[in-house]
Amino acid sequence: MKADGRSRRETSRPMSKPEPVDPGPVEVFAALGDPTRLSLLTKLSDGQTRSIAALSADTKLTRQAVTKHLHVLEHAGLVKSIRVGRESQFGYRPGPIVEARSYLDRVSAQWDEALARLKALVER
Amino acid sequence: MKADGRSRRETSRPMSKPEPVDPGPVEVFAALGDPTRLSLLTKLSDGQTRSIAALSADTKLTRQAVTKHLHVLEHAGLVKSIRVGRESQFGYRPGPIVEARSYLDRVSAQWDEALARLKALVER
DNA sequence: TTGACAGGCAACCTTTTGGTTGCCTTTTTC
DNA sequence: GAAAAAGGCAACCAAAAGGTTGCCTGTCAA
Repeated sequence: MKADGRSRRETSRPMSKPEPVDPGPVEVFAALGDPTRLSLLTKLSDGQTRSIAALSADTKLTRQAVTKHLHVLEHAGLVKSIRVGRESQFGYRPGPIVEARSYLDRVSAQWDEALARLKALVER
Repeated sequence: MKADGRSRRETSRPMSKPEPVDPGPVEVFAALGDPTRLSLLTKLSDGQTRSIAALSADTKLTRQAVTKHLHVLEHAGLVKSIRVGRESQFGYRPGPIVEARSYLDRVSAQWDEALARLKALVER
């Protein structure tokens, strides 16, 4: 049932921006788990904003295929798009990557602790 | 082009274990991009090794479903299994997570550099 | 030695995913 | 104002993913 995620909390804030609120790590990892999308993202992470046509240029895929991938990335909050004139410019959004990284950090940390405990136990 | 990553090195070792050689970040991210698998992995990252039955216990899924997920994780190098007696024990393998993290680090780094350059340019 | 427990294997099913083609709308540009 | 460039939308398709059931093989314990 997915738990609204915007119901409680933020009671004080003046109801300002909707702010896509990047989804959990699972969706982010899923979005990264495709070669096309990963390369699109790393390309965009250079800070430059690009049109769909530009991004489709160097893949063998159709423009529509690329479009779909971009939407997946956008849904995961990894990328944002704004329509400017006749083209929509896609740009990198750092948030989810940072979160994903810290998620992995926590996993690693748990592992390291476990190792440390084991070591301590053995050396005792 | 990806650079084998296991070609040189180990020339001296007597052709011992194939050593799964964890696959690229894409496969790792794909493996993490599923709620069941992510929770299996975080569970295992406490360093304890668990049987399939034990891991299936607290999910609503079938044992076989869990088995499949474990194999996906194993293929991605995130987990290893050894058969002990009548049960196979699954354990965490830290390598790929570390790699994945450093991949995200590089993406973040590229983004940060881009930002810095932009800032420098503007403030000039 | 006979259950019961743990797991492998395979067939099968449904939904999702990744991709395509075709066509229509909106901006540019000449 | 008409052609071209950029995209959106929708239908459609094949393959992969996620899951289930059924059955067979080892292994442990009584």
